Amino acid sequence: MTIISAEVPASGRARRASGLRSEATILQAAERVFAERGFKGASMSEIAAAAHMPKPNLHYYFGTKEALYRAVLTDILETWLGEADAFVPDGDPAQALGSYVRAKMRWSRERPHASRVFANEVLHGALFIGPYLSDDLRRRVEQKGKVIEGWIRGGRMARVDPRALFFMLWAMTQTWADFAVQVHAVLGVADLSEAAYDAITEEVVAFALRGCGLDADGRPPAT
Amino acid sequence: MTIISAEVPASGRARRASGLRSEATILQAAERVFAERGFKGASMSEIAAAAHMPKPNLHYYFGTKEALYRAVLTDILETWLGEADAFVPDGDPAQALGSYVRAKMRWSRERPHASRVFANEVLHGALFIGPYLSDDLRRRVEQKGKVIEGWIRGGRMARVDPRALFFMLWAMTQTWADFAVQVHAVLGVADLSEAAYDAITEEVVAFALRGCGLDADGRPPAT
DNA sequence: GGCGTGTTTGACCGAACGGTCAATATGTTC
DNA sequence: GAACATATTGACCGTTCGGTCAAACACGCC
Repeated sequence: MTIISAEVPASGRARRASGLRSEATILQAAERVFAERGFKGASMSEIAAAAHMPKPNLHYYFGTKEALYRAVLTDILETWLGEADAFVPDGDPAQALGSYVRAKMRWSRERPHASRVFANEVLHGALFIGPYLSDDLRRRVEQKGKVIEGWIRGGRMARVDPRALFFMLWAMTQTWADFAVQVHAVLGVADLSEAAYDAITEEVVAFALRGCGLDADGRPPAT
Repeated sequence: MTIISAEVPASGRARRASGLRSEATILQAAERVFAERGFKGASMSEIAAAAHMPKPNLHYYFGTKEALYRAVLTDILETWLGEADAFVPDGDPAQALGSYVRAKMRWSRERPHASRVFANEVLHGALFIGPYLSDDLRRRVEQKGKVIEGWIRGGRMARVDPRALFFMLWAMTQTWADFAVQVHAVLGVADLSEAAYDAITEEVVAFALRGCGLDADGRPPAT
């Protein structure tokens, strides 16, 4: 994650416990507000209010609004990659793809704000994380894509373009966080219970596995 | 679409040709700028510049920024619904789902700005189109969902929750417009050629059909 | 060719926002 | 407990932005 430069203030400073706590509080509040309003739509005052502290504190810890936004993005990308590594090449395809999809679904459930900030950033041109996308993420996709191509050559799953597959999996899993409002509106509910979300997760897993030409039990395709 | 109230100026006015032209130009420019910057991020000055006219013109035709935004959304929703009706219940499931997915993919290709404005709106809480989502869209999904349930009961496709299916199909098709920057970055290209996009379209169609337990030729599932 | 309505334009206003500063409070270290 | 660095705060500043206004322009009809 070295691509995203911006970091917390001077690293060599003797931080105090309250300072670290304040910083974490600000980051959390900022993630929520950026998710709800977008970068431009979010105001430093609103973030400050959400963090229960006066505005200059934010500038004290992060300097500028842009730096704060970068810090939020860095934080998000780190966990995003963590989940991304749920994709383990050993075992059969159904196993690997299934747990990958489940990990992504869990991430959408547990960090919906993070997902929305990320979506908003990409939607508006990825001005800040562009380099990361075309370097780090690209390498990872290429790498995992090779594994999938191996499975396809071995007749262990249907012929699917690996890159296209990843885009579809990301879309199918992140939509539950990013477009939650639409989901709730169409389903006519105010929120999704844990049980309902788990059921949806299994729907997505089953759909994705079938899409790859695999049953839930991981039987290879007829083709 | 009566839910979205805002409309062009006084209806009873004797419009002139140049006026209608200006209005259309503004709408088009606004769609692009709103897509790139979001609602808050877009400034009336930038839209005016994009439309090659001074700022007061926008207020003359649409009153406020919010009204202009509503007009853009209304325009988008109309075409979105048009494509949505590509889902025809006659014929076999593979035929219906296939052309639905193709229509959605075509929409993402031809009106990427519209897709992004829509995505941004939902992402940030659907403050303007919320009522539309829970009324009009909800009814449509329920309706088409019944058709799908019929197919499932008839053993003509795999058991998939119809609502979940629609969310996944929307996600899988709109991601190519909304996250185009990510797609380009990961693929390492500046743009997708028509041919490349057509190939992706077929990947998505095949994946979706298999996900529903259908081959490309529409053979019903073994289950 | 003049008159009225639709249209275009530059100059201007108040509010909101990002950011700064100087002053104060709080810990930590010796 | 004195001295110093960290942390917190209220008041303030310049800029940007949405919106307005009054004046000018252009088209169509008699």
